Amino acid sequence: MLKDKILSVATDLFQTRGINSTGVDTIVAVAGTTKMTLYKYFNSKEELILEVLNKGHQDFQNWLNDKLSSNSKKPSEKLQKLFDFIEEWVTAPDFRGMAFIKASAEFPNEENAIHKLSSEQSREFKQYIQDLATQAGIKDAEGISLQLSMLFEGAVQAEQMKRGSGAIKYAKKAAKILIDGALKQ
Amino acid sequence: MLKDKILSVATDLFQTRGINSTGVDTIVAVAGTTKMTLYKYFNSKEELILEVLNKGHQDFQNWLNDKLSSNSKKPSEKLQKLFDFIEEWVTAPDFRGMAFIKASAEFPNEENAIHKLSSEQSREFKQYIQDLATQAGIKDAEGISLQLSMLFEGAVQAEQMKRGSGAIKYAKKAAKILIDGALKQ
DNA sequence: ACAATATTATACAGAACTGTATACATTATT
DNA sequence: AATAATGTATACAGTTCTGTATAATATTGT
Repeated sequence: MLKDKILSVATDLFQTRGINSTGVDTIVAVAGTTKMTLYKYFNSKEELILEVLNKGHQDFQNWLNDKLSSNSKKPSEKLQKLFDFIEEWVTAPDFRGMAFIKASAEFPNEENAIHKLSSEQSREFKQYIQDLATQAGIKDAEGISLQLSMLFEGAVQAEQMKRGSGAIKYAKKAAKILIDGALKQ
Repeated sequence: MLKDKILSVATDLFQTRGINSTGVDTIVAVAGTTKMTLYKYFNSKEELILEVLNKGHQDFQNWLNDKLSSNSKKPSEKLQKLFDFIEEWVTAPDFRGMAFIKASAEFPNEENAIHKLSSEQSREFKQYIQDLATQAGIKDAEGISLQLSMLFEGAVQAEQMKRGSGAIKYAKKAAKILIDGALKQ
């Protein structure tokens, strides 16, 4: 089934060259197929972009969730270890950035379907952290989740701008300070 | 002189529609001029993009610097008030995002001239914070500057994704906690 | 073996994009 | 008034882009 191949090639090309700068001709050439096949699985380039975003988000959420639940039991521990795994993810050699962050920049109009999905994924990630914080007994769970997701998106942004910036190490320290403070209140 | 008009129109269109999605035909139409004039002042679209980025960065740095130096004298005070002014800037009705953040997403290749400039501007902003931190007597000035710039870029990202998210209020609180901690060490 | 499904090959329509050529008009300066 | 600088109007070359039409070929399940 070439659909998966197309999805993974598009994911890679969008990240390394940008979405608008990547034509469907390039995608099918790299995937070793033709446009006819691509348009059999996806009605339009926009639909392909949306599926790429959806798959990327699911993969990331699943990966993170597995990591957290297999390494910690207590919710407060999960929260503490969150940025350890984010560091692992960001510093992996095949890290190419966070899809929804780049997509929202390329499609800044809030009415655009791609922007809407990006925004929704960002919200879902924040909600995931907020649930962890709530389970950990933090009063202002929304506050800490906003802070941690800003720190996360800032760290990803830093890494996208300059690979190996080392910023993530300090994001981890900041997260620890903020979480410790929130737990004490 | 239409050069300034073209620059300001391009700045606005790049932010609201994206850089790659904005053609030079649209720019000159909105600016009320013709392509001949645009290409008299800029040798290529890329050169126009680079000038838009440079002007945007200068304007922001000047604005912030004026705000800080006219409202505080002590370096530690400047650092404390940094996010107050960032909040003012981000919540202004005509805020359209941070140019270099979006540009680096649209041009992800680290060899690309636009990406390089974006990366350089991000570095300069971090350095600006680092100088404030050094003057305030903070030992790990680089650490706190990295943390604050990640927080800044994350907050801008949040506001770009969803206007009026309110995230910046919590970024401010986080900044205060991190700065207070760094000053005590 | 047969039928349904998946894939290829190729050509092309129609639009949008960057950049240029050419000729003319307006404005400012000396 | 003469000269230079600035801007307009329009057409177009050349490329790239999305999406489709058409016809042939593999692959798979029953």
